[in-house]
Amino acid sequence: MSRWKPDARGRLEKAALELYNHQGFDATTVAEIATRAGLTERTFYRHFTDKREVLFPGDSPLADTLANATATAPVPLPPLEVIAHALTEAAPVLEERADLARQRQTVIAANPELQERELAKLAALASTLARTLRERGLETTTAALAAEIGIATFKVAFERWINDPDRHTLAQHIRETLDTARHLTAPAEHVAATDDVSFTGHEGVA
Amino acid sequence: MSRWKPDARGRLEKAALELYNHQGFDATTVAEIATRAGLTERTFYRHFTDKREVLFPGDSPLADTLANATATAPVPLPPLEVIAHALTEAAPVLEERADLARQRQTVIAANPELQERELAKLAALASTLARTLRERGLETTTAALAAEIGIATFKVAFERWINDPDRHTLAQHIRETLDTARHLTAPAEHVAATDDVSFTGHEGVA
DNA sequence: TACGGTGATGTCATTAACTGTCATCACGGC
DNA sequence: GCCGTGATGACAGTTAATGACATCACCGTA
Repeated sequence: MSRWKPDARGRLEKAALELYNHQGFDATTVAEIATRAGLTERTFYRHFTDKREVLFPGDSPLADTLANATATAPVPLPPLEVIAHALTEAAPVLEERADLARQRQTVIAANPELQERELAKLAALASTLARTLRERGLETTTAALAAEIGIATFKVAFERWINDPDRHTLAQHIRETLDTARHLTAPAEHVAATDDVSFTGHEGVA
Repeated sequence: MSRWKPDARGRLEKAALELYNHQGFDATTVAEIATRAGLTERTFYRHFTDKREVLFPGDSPLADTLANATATAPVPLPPLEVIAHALTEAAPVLEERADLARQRQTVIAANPELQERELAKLAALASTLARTLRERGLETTTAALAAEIGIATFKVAFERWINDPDRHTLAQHIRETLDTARHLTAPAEHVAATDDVSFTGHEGVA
């Protein structure tokens, strides 16, 4: 038999998620996680730089899919539509692991430190997206802005999805949020006509 | 004479910024900061929850200005224009403290933990903005997205400003970045004509 | 078959970020 | 002149994070 039980990293991730869920992030100790995974605290730190990092898979299929879809979108497409394409392709990746996603999100929502880390991850994603857009020929500022708006759209859509009592698809929420984004950034001429009607945006899950 | 030297908090902020600048964030100890400010480590933690928080003033004139300007913008205005109005009003607040801002940004740029905290602060700002927009009558998703887009615009404009060798105004960069945002959805026609030319967005400091 | 290198893990020690608790003592009101 | 209050100091304790060294199954190779 082999010297060590396999998939130490996976065991640590599992143990951490469970403990964070049961006792909260603050109340659980790295040593605890390690012990539950049959390992040592020191070994935990060989797999994750952080007590937080254990919730954020280094191998992120979401990031890969997004980057790929962005790179391969048809070229003569306005930036926001490239983003739309990428987000739409990426949605199923999360749908597959819906309950894991919800569980993670519950833990994260309960702790500011974890929220910070999540924001950092999303920012890194935006950064990657921006680079890809530049490689597609977009000017720096345009690329950065489009990427940020893409991530913003994702954030909003994701949150709607997680809290949606009707359990609509993430893809569905992304479509709708993108639509809102399209109208927000649309040239102002459209609105000049509406004088007494305040702008209320676009509503509802179709 | 009074028992304690005045403005303990201010002294701590100053000492911290100096030390973070000279030796880096990681290499400076809270005890060091406190000593340089003529205080105790324990007292540092009575003024700031964190070693990082000392760089992020609780009393943020930027946040106040943004929220105010958002609340008081003329009502029949499309969301993005409300944001434009708010950002434009807020710009001078930072211009006044340009070198402090640059100094802070240098420190933050050198440390991931500080970048995380900054993202958290911006996210909080977005959250406030969104609430204000909702109070103006915007639907939840529209408000959230508009707020995120506003903050994204600010981030991009701010970064351009900090790194601008020509030292143009922050307000100027905000105007241009907003313009880029307005054109992100550029209808396909714009691009359809250009067949071999990739979409390059909008350029340059006018 | 023996042997040496490798990689994942364990053990131990250390630093410093944070927190709880109690003591101090000028200041201001009464 | 006494008393509560608030900002600070003193001290002890927890634990996150890191560096240094030891262990030892496994694997290729002579």
